[in-house]
Amino acid sequence: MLTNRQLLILQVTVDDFIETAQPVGSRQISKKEGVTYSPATIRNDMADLEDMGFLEKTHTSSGRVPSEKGYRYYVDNMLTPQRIPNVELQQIRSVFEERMLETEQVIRKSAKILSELTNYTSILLGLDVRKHRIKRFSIVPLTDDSAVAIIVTDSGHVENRVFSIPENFTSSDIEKMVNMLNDKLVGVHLHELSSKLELVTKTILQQRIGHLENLFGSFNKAISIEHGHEDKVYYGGKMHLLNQPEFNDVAKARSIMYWMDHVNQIPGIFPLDKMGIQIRIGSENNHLAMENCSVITATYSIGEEQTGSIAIIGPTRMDYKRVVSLLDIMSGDLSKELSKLLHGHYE
Amino acid sequence: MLTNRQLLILQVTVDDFIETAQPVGSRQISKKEGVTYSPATIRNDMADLEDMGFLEKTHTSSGRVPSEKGYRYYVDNMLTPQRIPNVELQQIRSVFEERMLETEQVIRKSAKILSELTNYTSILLGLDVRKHRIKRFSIVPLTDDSAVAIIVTDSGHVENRVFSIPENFTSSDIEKMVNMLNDKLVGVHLHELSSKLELVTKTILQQRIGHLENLFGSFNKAISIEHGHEDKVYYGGKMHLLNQPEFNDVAKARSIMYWMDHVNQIPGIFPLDKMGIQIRIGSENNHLAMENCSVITATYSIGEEQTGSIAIIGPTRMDYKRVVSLLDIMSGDLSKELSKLLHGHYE
DNA sequence: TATTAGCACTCTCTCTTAATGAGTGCTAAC
DNA sequence: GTTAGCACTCATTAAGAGAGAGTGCTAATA
Repeated sequence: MLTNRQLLILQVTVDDFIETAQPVGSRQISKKEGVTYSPATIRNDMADLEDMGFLEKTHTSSGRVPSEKGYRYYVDNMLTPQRIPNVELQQIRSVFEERMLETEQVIRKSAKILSELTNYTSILLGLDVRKHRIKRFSIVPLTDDSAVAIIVTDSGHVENRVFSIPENFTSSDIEKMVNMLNDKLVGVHLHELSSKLELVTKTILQQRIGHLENLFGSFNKAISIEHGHEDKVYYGGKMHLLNQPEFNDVAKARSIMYWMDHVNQIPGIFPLDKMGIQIRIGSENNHLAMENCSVITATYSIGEEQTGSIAIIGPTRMDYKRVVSLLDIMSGDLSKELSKLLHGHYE
Repeated sequence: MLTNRQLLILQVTVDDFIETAQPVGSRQISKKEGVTYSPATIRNDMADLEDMGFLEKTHTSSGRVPSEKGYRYYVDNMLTPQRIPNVELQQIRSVFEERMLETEQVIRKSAKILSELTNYTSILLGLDVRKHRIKRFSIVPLTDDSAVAIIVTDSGHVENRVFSIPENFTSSDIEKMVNMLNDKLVGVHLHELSSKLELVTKTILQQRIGHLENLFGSFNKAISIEHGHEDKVYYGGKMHLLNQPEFNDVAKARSIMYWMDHVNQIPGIFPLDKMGIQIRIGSENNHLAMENCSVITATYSIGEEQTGSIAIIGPTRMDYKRVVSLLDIMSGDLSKELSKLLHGHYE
């Protein structure tokens, strides 16, 4: 168990290191406001904190630096939410002020402002399109043997794919198909589309219109290709990370950039199932490149099904207080605004 | 005028520096295959080449490094096209082998393979959507006061925008509008859409259906927003540049990354008007961040109007021979493949 | 008993110095 | 015209010295 003084010293050490990026010495702490102990006393406590694994030394006679365990303790127990100045609240609200009509725009702009306010890198995961419901099908022929299929969802999102038309199909066949699609499949989730489509195809076989089978097959092939289906990822301030002193090494910078570019392919980065704010410190990210990084994620949601995710990536030495507060505000606002956008009212 | 020996020495110097990234000394050159002169002789010629501005020294007693003028001369006069090994040709061709139906896919994959083959960064500028012709309009209502407008072009590209529906318009009004749009505006170029639309709106006023004016206005506002209209840019191997020894400095790396992210907003980077291969060396790029970079661009085209652009960004010390050959092959193949895709046949 | 002052010790950082070696420029010989 | 020889320059590396920041331990103090 930590004494009060040890708690104070741990907190001051972490705060100071977050601010200066330099190892913190006992003398430096003793001069802080609110600290009344002499350097020697502080040294004793710091040695204890080191024994307990909360602090580390970079070398024998250096000041202390928080360990991962130290950050973890700090984050779990000492994170008093920070008041965000009005000017900045204003900035966030301004994202939603001008009336934008498309979710993509809103998300993109949110990513930008978040990275600007934090000076770290922001990653926003768009709403999972697969959970949107189909509103309308439409097919536009392009050449003799190809056409573009268009699927509009209830969120206003538009998916489109070119597919090839087998020989001997006329435009009236295609019209028939579109009608059937709109008849049978409006309202289903995008991710169910492929399986439901097969059901429909089976029904076709049982009816007179069995010759449409090929057409449906080609269509199904086109929409099953995953290429556009993966979740959309929006970045803000990718370069901000390079400003941090811990990434002055090009090799490190490169591996982090690489990690970021593939973040949506790594499972478990965005915990969409857990609501609220999650903090992952250093090695908790389970990736070598992220050793010196922390990731803070928050979720936003519309209704009960649709959830998206916001993340901020910074050095482990990042300003947790501030980032958590900002993410909290942002995710709330985003939920509200998108609900309004998609359902025409606040939920 | 340069003597033959000077030409030889310049060429060997540039080639060697491209390969090793180290200043080239006279002794090193004398040991090269095809060089029969002693280091002293070579030193004399190198001094002359330096006087003429083709070579530079990094310090008094260092070997020589090509100057921008040296690279320029090399590129203009000594660039014998390199034979690309069959294995690599095969790799390029493989992009087009599996039958892909969408231009975006083809371009994306081309960018990837190009960066892999060169180990530099590739940038592909997609076809200018604004030159595509409109094939079909369609409007899908979302909520009471919003709808998504969809425009399909002859290339299979789909543009979509959400727009708000003023009060008191019924779905039959919208149907009327769609019919009129399809009636009057199919076949026009996307970039003419806005101006032609105004003409149509004027005609409306002169007819009974004047009450549709507001609806057209709202629609026009939505499609005039430029946000999706800017040319699409596809990157390949963004991180490759960081592997080059000249960018070991994080500050340099950052400014180049920044430049790349904004490259489509800088006019004149992609000379779409000039066909063929263009090489811009160092300061010829007119940007401080690109001092140490060269950009090689090639154009590809479909028919006579539609042109896109391919670029490779590398250090000034890049392997010009190889890159030029690769770009030449790639741009040709891309033109062929996309023509087939969009017009159903080779041009 | 908890806190603090004092002091020796450790380790990094920076600056200096010296040695090494790659490469040049010049001059004289071939 | 070409080359060998040699003095000279400058980057790079290693080693050493001094300064400074910070620690750990012990003994004194409240």
